[in-house]
Parts: sequence; C-alpha cells; structure tokens
Amino acid sequence: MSVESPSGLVETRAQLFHGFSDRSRLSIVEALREGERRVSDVVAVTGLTQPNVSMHLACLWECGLVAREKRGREVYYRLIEGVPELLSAADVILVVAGETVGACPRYRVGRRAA
Amino acid sequence: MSVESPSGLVETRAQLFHGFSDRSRLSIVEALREGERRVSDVVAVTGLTQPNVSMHLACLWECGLVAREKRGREVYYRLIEGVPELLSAADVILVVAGETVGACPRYRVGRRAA
DNA sequence: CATCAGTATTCGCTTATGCTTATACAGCAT
DNA sequence: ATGCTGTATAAGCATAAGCGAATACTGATG
Repeated sequence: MSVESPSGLVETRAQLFHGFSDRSRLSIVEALREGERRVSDVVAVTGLTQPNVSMHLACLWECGLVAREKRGREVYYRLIEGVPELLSAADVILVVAGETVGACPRYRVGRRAA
Repeated sequence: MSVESPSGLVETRAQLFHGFSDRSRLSIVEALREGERRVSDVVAVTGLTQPNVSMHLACLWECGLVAREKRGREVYYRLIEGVPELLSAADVILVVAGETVGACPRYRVGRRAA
C-alpha cells in the first residue's frame, strides 16, 4: 500500500505531521534548516540535552525526514528535500492564524506545566 | 509576541503541525478539502462518532485552522486558506519518504493497539 | 591498550490527549 | 409546549510519547 491509497495517505500524512508536531524536534529541524549539522552542534544551538537530540534525530531519520552521514566519529544530519517548503507553507498559514494557533487551548504541545 | 519571534515561531509551528498530526483530525480535514461540510456530513464520510468529530472540529476552529458558519441548527465548517497548500507540501515529501514515514517505528499516531 | 570525544540506547516517570458514553443545548416543526 | 434533529460538552479511562539520568557504543589519538 503506497502513498496512493487514500486511507493510507491520511495515515501517513498524520505521521508526517506528527514528526513536526513537537517543539523540540521542530527546533532541531530549524537548526538543520541552514545546512547539515553535527549532533553536538544541534545540542549547542537548541539547548536540548544530547540524548534528547539524539533520540529526536533518530526518530526523524527513521521516518526519512532527515538524511544522515557519518564522518569519523561525528554524524551529520540534514533535512531532505521538501521540508523547507513544508515549513514555508506552515508559515503562510501562521501569518493569518498565528495568534489563534499560538493560543489554542486544547493542547500545549510539549509545553510542560509551566 | 507575534509570529515574527524566532522562538515563538517554533512553538507556534509545532502547534500548527500538531493540529494536523492526528489521524482523525486529518481525515476530517480531508473531508473539508472539497468544500464546506456540515458536522453530520463529516461524520458520515469519516465514520467517526459525532462527539468525536465535534470535538476535533472545535479544536481546529479554536486554533483558527477551520472557519465555521452556523445556518439554522446546522454548522458548516471549511478550511482556511493555506491549508490545502500545506497538505500538498506534505504530499511532496511523501512521494519520496512516504514508505519510510509510514513505517516509522517510534510512534503510531493514534493507531491504537491494532 | 587506555582514554577521551561524540553519539546512541534504555529505563522509569509524568503528562498530554484521543476515545467512549452519557448528556446538555439550540433551533425548527407540529 | 413537546418532540425531534443537529451539534456541543463533560467525565473518566487508556495510551502515546517526551524527558532526565545513567550507561553503552564507536572511532580517534597517544
């Protein structure tokens, strides 16, 4: 069952969006937006813990949303094609609905009790 | 703090994607893709329960991702502008990464133990 | 081989949130 | 008013999944 299947498509799309639905993963993605980065670079930029970044990157990689290349003992990650465009499409919506989305009361997306 | 703010942007984007990260909500969105629909229409098309659909639509509406119009005792919902484009951008990615995304082992996005 | 830097993995906990069932509310007809 | 249709809300439960801490790999260097 490929992407062609209507019902499977919805399922797969949901999973894709889920990959980007977490604040931490999205900040990692943002860090990769300018080009490939080592894990430790991402850690430095995002302020997340190393295991956390590693987990999220593994998650994104397993889902095929980032590419990975090992050089020596370092591992470089980069976004696959299409991702920047998806982010742009999201930002277009946010121009209009940003305030509302940001204030959405039904979920907090990882914003742990703060 | 508007969409302009870098950190706030990531947060808001995460929430936006979260809105589309659920299988049920996404099937509802898909149902709305062809135009405005009543709640009961969406129920019929998706096979979800009426309270469930109502909840998800309320969620999407509060987040500003769908527009709502009441006519008599019926309520019509439709997608706001930019959403179809976001879905298309997602599909572009899925053409390449669809198989991988669909098989992503780290989460199941609402696919309850089946 | 010993050590260190960079990365990945596991465990356990906590929280978010989707679902079901029951029920309440709103508007129209008789 | 009564009843019916369409929609929304609430309570309670079950589960997904993010996080911190500890630890295991892996490859480079001396």
